[in-house]
Amino acid sequence: MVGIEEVAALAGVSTATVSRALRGKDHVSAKAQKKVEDAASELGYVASSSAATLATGRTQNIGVVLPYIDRWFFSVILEAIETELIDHGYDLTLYNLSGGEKQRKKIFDELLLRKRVDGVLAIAVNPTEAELANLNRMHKPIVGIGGPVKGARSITMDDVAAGKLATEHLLSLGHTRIGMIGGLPNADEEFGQPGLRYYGYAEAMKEAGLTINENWVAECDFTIPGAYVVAKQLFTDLRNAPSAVFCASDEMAFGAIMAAKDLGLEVPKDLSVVGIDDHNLSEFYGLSTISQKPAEQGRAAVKTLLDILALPNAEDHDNVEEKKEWPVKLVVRASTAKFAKR
Amino acid sequence: MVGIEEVAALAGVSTATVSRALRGKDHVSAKAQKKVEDAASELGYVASSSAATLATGRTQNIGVVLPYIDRWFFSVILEAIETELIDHGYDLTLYNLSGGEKQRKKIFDELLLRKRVDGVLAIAVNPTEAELANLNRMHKPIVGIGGPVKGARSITMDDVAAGKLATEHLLSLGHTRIGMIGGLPNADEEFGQPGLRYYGYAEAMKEAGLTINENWVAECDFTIPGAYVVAKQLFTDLRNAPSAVFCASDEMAFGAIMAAKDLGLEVPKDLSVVGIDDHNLSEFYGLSTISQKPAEQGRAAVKTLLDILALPNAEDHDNVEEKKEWPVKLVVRASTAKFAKR
DNA sequence: AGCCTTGCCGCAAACTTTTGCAAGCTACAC
DNA sequence: GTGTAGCTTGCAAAAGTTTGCGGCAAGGCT
Repeated sequence: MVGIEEVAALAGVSTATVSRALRGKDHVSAKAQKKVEDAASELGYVASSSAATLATGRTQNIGVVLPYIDRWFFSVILEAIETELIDHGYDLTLYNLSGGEKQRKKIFDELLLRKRVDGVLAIAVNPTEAELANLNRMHKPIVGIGGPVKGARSITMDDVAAGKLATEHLLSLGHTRIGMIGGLPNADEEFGQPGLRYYGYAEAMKEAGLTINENWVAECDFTIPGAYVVAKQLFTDLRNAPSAVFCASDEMAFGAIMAAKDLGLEVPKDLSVVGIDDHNLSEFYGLSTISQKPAEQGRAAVKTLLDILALPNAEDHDNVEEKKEWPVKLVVRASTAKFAKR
Repeated sequence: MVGIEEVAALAGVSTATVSRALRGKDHVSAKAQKKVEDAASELGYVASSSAATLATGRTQNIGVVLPYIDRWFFSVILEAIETELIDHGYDLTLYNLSGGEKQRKKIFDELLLRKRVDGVLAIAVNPTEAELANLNRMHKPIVGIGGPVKGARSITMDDVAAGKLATEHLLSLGHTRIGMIGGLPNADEEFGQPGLRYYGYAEAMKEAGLTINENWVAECDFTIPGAYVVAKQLFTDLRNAPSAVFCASDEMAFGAIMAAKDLGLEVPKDLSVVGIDDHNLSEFYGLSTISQKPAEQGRAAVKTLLDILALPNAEDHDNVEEKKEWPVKLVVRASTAKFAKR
């Protein structure tokens, strides 16, 4: 196995010069530079990252923690983060929390601390105080996305505002009989936060002077089939059905649209539907929605984390609470229309 | 930062004993074991994986290379692999090939070789001979999934057989006017292989003594919207439309079903649809399909790779071609029915 | 009692790179 | 010609763990 010494020998310089030349950090004469590069490529030399880590204390590697991979929001964000990190010369080590409490403990107490990562990106994961204290002790910064992280920096959209914006869109179209699917106060625990989108919905309704009909609010698991079932129930009794429905995610909105179709209802003539996400299929479904651009959120989070890591002294890496609100935007498509009496 | 020496000092033993005690590999007296464990937990000690790697030459880390994350097959397989690896004490470093040739070169020529991974899992990625030679030189085994890898071990379903099985299902129901969407010989280059599923379709048709109507075969990009557009065209002229269609992926089948519905066709009365994958929404859509269980494939690949790594001498890690065929199974649901004259 | 076996433990080398410090060299100015 | 500034380079220490080898103690056997 070829090491830095072989390269140095072949190039006729010291290992110190090889190290400097290959990383282009320090000044090396053009002649030495070339000799080293030639020798390295001739031998097919690649530096050992573990030795480099040992010497520098930096891994050039970021740990990403998330609860699911097989869901739109998560896979989109993960893909964006990966590309951004590679561009900046970092690797990405993946930690999936789907394995339950035991696995979570192992990840936070051992893996993330094993000096294998320089920092952590937490997607829709809320570390406990103890977990955060551990990270702080090791001066490992953490940045959250997809939900605020208590006691650390995070980039996340304002879920209440998003819910409110979606509902206000329906209100502005003249709807008053507005239902909601998903995101009840304790329905989206998966995000480690209460049903913030529901609060936005409730707030908008209240400000419009409307009361919420409990029968038009349905808990749901954020999946298409789940929403389909719930929606079908909601629309079966047509006279008592809402004229518009706000779904806490686009996938649930797809389910609702399919349910409506199967019941013979036309969207948006008979029913307006609005979601949250701007899923990549939303355009296809013609869904009006609140766009949250997870890929951009992911890239912004990477940038934030890398900026922290670029600070000279480790103490500055310590986690401080700082919440960056991600802007949300209403995207109007074909699934919402003015209220018309049936 | 607390290292192994501090632990040794507090426990009153040598660093060698600490190392042995904490990894439970060698025999350590019960008394020493306890002293070390107590000291370690009191100091909150976690070993530096880079130092361990340097000393042992093993990283306890696997590199996973894939072209997409945001697609059903890939995200499901990735999630399964991650969980399986963690269970076996391995970390997972992710390399996404979406960044083009330049990034691919960087990944194969540098990152995978930087002694940061013990082995590689390639999902629907076919390394070039040079890339493979590099890995061999470093004695890094690679196992492929989702498409055979030339010159290395791989676990993959037989795409030709799957296409044939799906088509034969339609034939057995009495259909003769059978179309196909997606997977033409050069359509799924993304998988680094020609349109094997098409060949299966063609083979089944030929064996049944039927000729393929070119107008009923449509290229498609494996997405729902793509298939929707293509399918709508296919079914518009009802008299000349096929009575059944084989889609090379379930997502395309979903698109085809939606298109049919929007044209007023009933599935399966007016049109039978069969896919490949057994996507997690297939049950919801009632889609008949060929099941390929990517999660299980992923776990099997991990097992294969770890078995190789467990071999004592590095030469045995070298890549040898060995293709394990993954069994496929027909799952009949509600989207296919006996042919009935319109 | 002496010897041998067995089990446990410590010493120190090894793994490979980075980097502070000091020395060497070149070129230029006086 | 000599001094100096400034760039380039090499030496050697340092990073933190694992592990082969040898030593040592305890206990069993003759």
